[in-house]
Parts: sequence; structure tokens; C-alpha cells
Amino acid sequence: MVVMTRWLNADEQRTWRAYLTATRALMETLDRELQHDAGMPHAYYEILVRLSEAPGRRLRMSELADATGSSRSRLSHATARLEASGWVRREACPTDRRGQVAVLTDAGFAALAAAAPGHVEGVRRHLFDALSPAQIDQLRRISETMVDHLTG
Amino acid sequence: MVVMTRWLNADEQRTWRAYLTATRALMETLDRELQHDAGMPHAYYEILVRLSEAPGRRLRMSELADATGSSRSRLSHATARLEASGWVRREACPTDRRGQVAVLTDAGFAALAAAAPGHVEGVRRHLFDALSPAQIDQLRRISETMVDHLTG
DNA sequence: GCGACTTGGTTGAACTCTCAACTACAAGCC
DNA sequence: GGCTTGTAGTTGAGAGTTCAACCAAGTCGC
Repeated sequence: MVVMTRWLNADEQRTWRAYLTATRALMETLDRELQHDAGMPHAYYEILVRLSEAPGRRLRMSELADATGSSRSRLSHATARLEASGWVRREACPTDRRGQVAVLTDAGFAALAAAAPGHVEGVRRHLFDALSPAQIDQLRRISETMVDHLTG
Repeated sequence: MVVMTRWLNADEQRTWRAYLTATRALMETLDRELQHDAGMPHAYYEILVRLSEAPGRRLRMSELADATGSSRSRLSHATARLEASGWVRREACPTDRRGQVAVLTDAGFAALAAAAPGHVEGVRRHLFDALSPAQIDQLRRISETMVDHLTG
């Protein structure tokens, strides 16, 4: 079966390349800053954030994986590393004997509290300072549309 | 010295999280598709694209690194891998004895030609099909603003 | 209660990326 | 020329991610 490829037109091409370049540059900058200032990659920072927001600072592994948009395997490896750093602890789940619960330790909360101001400042400087309020709104709508489309 | 952190307000927070989630989901989807269908990660696909567009299908390593927004180290490793696949060949630069030129082989061009339709279709399906023409325009402007801001 | 299927989570190998160190050559300066 | 500094690119080690295989425990149907 032959299917004609719907190639990108000039506008789409330009949009796609700009989006790729911008996103890559932003993520690399933030990742480098976080690694340098707080000794953790952005993915690990997000894990700590989600745990810190959860009741009791604890979440089932699978819920944490969903919240951070990560695979179970990735989260398993990451948790092992965070556990070695003393920032997260694993406990058995009382209601499901297969389950594990990741718990943010006090040291983990402290590490997050130390990292957050610098990182938030980075997000502001590298992203929001460049955009108008209207653009921030547009970016939110576009991103939410994308999320719906990709996961719907 | 004490500096007050300029925290994100609710709108910014929501925008940031949606952007992160959307971008991660999109990139992972495209990367997985490309890996599955063409046996290469997205970063390598981009290298082949840039080479295919260059005159003589060849570029200096440093130009290629800039074009793909990659570090020299990353490009070195990637080129080694692409060379092992027979998709890229390295030649000495005639004008600068330190230099190397990456050349896209016929096999590399064929691999790109085989991968491109599926990948472009993926970009269209997962991104552009979800956005209105106005949103595509907004995303382009936002992304170009970000690139200027991050690299300016 | 028992087999089949599904879900929760981990593991190891292969792969990619980052960082810092390093070699080699080019360019500027005296 | 000879010295210093900058640029081009590579390398190896360490860290993070993916994929597939796997075990253990829950769930469903009969």
C-alpha cells in the first residue's frame, strides 16, 4: 500500500525547527544549572518535587512514575540513586504486597529546598522573562492541547 | 547576600508544567517511533538531515555541531556510531589540518530517505494535527523568541 | 480453588550523553 | 623563530535511559 507523505510546508518546517532548537537549548541550560548547583539532573528534581507535594511526602512508585511522566524502569533506577543519596527511602506498601512506596526523607526535602530557588530563578530568567503575558498564555494553551492530543 | 526568589505565579506554574509534560511526551514518542522504524535515535536523524542538506552532503564537524545544537563531544561519539553503521564517513579537512569533515554516504542517504516519511508523518500526527494554524504561528514566534533569548 | 492473565516493580545489558582531560594544529605577539 | 593562547576534535569514565526479560502478587473466570 502506498501512502502519500504529508510533508511539512515552509511554515511548519520553520516552526518545528525553532521549537526543537528552543526546547533543546532550554532543557540543556536548566539541566546543566541544576546539575552544577544542586548535584542532580532535572528528572531527579522533578521526582523530589512531586514527592514533596504528596500527602505524607510519599507516593506509590507507579503514581510517581505517572506524575513525572517517566517509565517504571527509569523510576526504579532513579529511586535507587536517590536512595543511595539518602534523599528518598522505599517502604513496602501496606495494601498491596507487590507495591513499593517512595518516601521523601528530611535530607531529600532539604536538598529540594536548597535547589528550588536557583532553579525557579533559572526557569524565570531563561523562559518567562523572554515571553509576554499573552505568549505565556498561548504557550499554556498549546501545551495543554498537545498533552490532550498525545495522551488522549 | 540575600536575593528574593521570584517564584512562579499560578499561571506560570501551570504553563511550565504543561510545557514540560507536552514536550517530554512528544519527544519520547517521536524518539521511540524513529528508533523502532529506522533504528536510530532522533539526534542521529537530525545529523543525517543536516548533512543531506549541506552542499556535497558534507560539513565540518564544528559546523555540524552548531547546526544540530550539539556539543562537540556528543557529535564525536555520534559520528563514531554513524560511521560504524556505514551512514557517515570522516575525511580530513583540506584547509585546516586539525579539522575533520563528516560526509553522508549513499547508504546514509538511503537510510534517511527510508526514515523520513514515517518521521514526518509522526511530527504531523503528534504535533501539527493538534494545533490550529494560529497556534502553529504562535508556537513559531514563541520558539524563535526563546532561541534569541537563550543564545543572544 | 485453580489456572490464565494482568499489574507492580526490578534488573542487567546496551546505548547515549556529559564532563574533564588531552592531543594536535593555528594564530597572535614579541 | 619561539612563546602563549585559542580552536578542532577525540577519548574514557561515570551517569542516566531504554528495552526486554523477569519475578511476585493480585484478579478474573469457571
